Formats: sequence, structure tokens, C-alpha cells
Amino acid sequence: MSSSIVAPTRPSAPSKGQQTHAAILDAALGLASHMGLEGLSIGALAELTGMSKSGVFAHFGSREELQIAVVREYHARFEAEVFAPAMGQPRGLPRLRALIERWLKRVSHEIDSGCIYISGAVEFDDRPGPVRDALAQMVQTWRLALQRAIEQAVREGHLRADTDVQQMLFEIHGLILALHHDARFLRTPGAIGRARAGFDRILGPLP
Amino acid sequence: MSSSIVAPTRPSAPSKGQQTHAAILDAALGLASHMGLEGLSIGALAELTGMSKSGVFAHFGSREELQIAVVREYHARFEAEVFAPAMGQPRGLPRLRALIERWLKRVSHEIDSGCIYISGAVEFDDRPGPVRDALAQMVQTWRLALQRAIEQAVREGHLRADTDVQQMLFEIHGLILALHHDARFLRTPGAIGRARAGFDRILGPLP
DNA sequence: TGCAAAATAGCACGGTCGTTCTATTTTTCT
DNA sequence: AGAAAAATAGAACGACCGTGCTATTTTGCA
Repeated sequence: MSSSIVAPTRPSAPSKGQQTHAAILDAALGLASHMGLEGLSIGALAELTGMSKSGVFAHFGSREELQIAVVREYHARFEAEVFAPAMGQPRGLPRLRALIERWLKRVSHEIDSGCIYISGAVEFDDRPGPVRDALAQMVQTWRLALQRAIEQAVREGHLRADTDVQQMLFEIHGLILALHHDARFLRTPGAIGRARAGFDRILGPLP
Repeated sequence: MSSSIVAPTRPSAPSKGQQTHAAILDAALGLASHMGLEGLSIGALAELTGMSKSGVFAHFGSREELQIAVVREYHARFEAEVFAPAMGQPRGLPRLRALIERWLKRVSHEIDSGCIYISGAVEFDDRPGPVRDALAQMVQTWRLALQRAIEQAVREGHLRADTDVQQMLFEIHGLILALHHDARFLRTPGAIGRARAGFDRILGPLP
């Protein structure tokens, strides 16, 4: 038997390096939410965390790797706050609605912090490279999760059998983008309600 | 009688200054479409136009004023290419459809040039100042034009009398944003078709 | 407790940025 | 054609950027 039996899964206390790594990443997420991934700067991050530029720099091999780390961290939080809890709901419409509702809440709660998926898509839409690739992969992952939820709802008979899944996905995504735009840029008050009304129109009348 | 009788409205030939001003602005629009308004740089613009940095700079009092000039120029072109031609259509659904179709064409034609209204909204959504103000004003102007077209369609009996105009506006805008996202960031081929299908669902079945 | 290793600081480099100031060239008008 | 005015160039500035190098401090472990 291997020695891992004693503490097989328990993660040892985070070392000092891991701690500051996490702290920097946290600050970077906040910064990127406001300034965008391109607005990330090692200097600003150093000032935010109270360390030296080279101290910050050493934790990520380059600015680009920092950006990728931010994308991944954002994805992890998104999964934990939006995807994971909704999986507790029964397959079909309930789960789909839960996914959308949590997504909506997050985007609208981000009124003063910004969704990195959305701002990143605009920043990197014609800037090839690893950051764009990471971003696109995370977006596709989330998209696939939504797609599966829609397909299950069809299979469960909660949505019409002839539902065009990709079309529904497209329209749902549009509502989220419109919500983000109106709430964050135009500061329109009723945007959340508009998005919810749109979802009801897409998913069909309320039960 | 005033001396203006001789040449009252005929614009005199553009001076050298006006010419280069226009040339710089044109290059700036192209640059901003790819790099965003924040990606605009005097140096890059100087290289593009083959002049010196200070030569470019002198035409706009500051980088900020250059950005505002770009926003205004984009607005002017948008009006000329999308709004103006659609006004030739009869009031109601035909005009509304023409507005949307031209908007759609422009955004999808911008697959490799980017819509400044959309990228600008993301870049300046929490960056107060005159650029954001100019941007917001242009967007609102366009929005109002669309709103009026919808209202006329209701008045003409082409849309249901109980149509929620703001809601329809919100959903139409969402489709455009989704189109921009999918076509430009994800490079999904069928995005235009998805947007069109969405519009048909919103505006009602085809005649 | 002491020693190796990891983490962080400090400094300097080359580069780009927007902007200013002063020449010089080019245009425009009489 | 010549003079006034406009347009452009050139060089320099201070600021910030990412990054590499070398100390120094801090941590973790035997």
C-alpha cells in the first residue's frame, strides 16, 4: 500500500508561495474585470498587492501567462457559482432555468465588475494567440454545458421536440449580451427584467 | 444682398489640412476597428499615414479628441450606410426590416473589421469621460431611430398593438450582439442565419 | 537550529506612449 | 511673386510598460 493512505486527498496547508499566488490572482481578477485583460499591468498589480513588480512577475512567467491564469480562474469561479449549483436541479427545464437564472444573476451582479468572457471576446476577437485560445475554449465549454441542458429538456419533453437547439442557444446568449450591454454600458435600470422576459418567450410560457 | 450669393452653399475645395485630417481619420477608423478605441495610438497612426507623430497629433488636440472624432465619424458612416437608405422604404414593417437587414449586413460584413459601437461599449463601460459620453450618445441616437421604426410599425398595424417596444428593442439588440460575438470571436459560420431566424421570430411570421 | 531552497526586492534596460516646443516646409491669399 | 498663415517635421520630456539580472530576505525541512 502506498504511503498516500495516511493523507490521500487532504491538501497540505498552502505554502507561502501558493498563498501569494492566489492573492495576486484575486487582485488580477478584480483588475481585469474593470480594465479588461489587456488592461492588466504588472505594475498596477504590484501596487495593489503591496509587492514589487519583479515579485509579482516571478509568479507567472510572463504577462501573457498571467492573463491565461486569470481566464482559467474566472472559469473556475464561473463553474462553481453558476454551473455546479444548477446541477442539483432535476434534468430538463428546471436545470436549464437554474443555469440561466444563475448566469443572469452573475452578469447583472457584475454590473460593477464586468464579465471577462464578454470583454475578453471583444478584446481578442482578432488577436490570435494563447490568451484568445484559452478564452475561446472556456466559452465553448460553458456553451456546451448549456447545449446539453437544452437537449435534456427536449428529451424530457419539457421543450418541443422540433426545438432548434443551436438557435435557442444563440438567442439565449444574445439576451445575456444585451443585458450586459444595457446594464453596464447604458446603465438602464430594467435590463434584468427584459432579459427574464426574453427567456420566458424563448423557453415557452410559464408552467 | 450678401456676397454669399455667388457661392452660397458650394463647399470650397477641401484645403490641404482638411484632406490630411480626413485621411488620418480614415486610417484611425480602420485601426480602431481592429484594436479598439483604446488601441488607437498616435505613433501607429503616423506610420500608417506616413507622417510624423507631431504632424498627426496637431490635427487633434489630444488622443482623447482623436477618439471622439473617430466615434463621430463612425456614427456618420453608420447613419449613411444603415439609417439613410432604409428611410426610403415605406413606414412600418418594411422600413423596420430594412433597418435591421442593413444593420445585420454591416455587422456581419465587419467580421474582419469590428463594430466600434460594440467594442467601445465594452471598453468604456466603466471608464467615465467624454469618449464614453460621445459613444453613449451615438448608441442612444441609433436606438431611438430603431424605436421609432418599431412604433410606426405598431401604428401601421404591422405589429400587434400590445407590442412592448422596449422589449422588442432589447431582443433585437441582443441578436446583433450575439451575431457579432459568434461571427467575430468564435468564427461560427451560420451566425447570420441564426440572427435572421431570430428576427423573424421577433417580428412575427413572414408575410 | 541550521541549511538549502523558495520567494521577494531592487535596479536597470529598451521600448512605446502622449505631449510639448521649436524649426522648417508648404499652402493660401493678395 | 511675396508675405502671412497654416501644416508638418524633428527632437526631447517624463511616465509607464514588460522583462532580465543579481542580491537579499523568508520559508520549509532534516
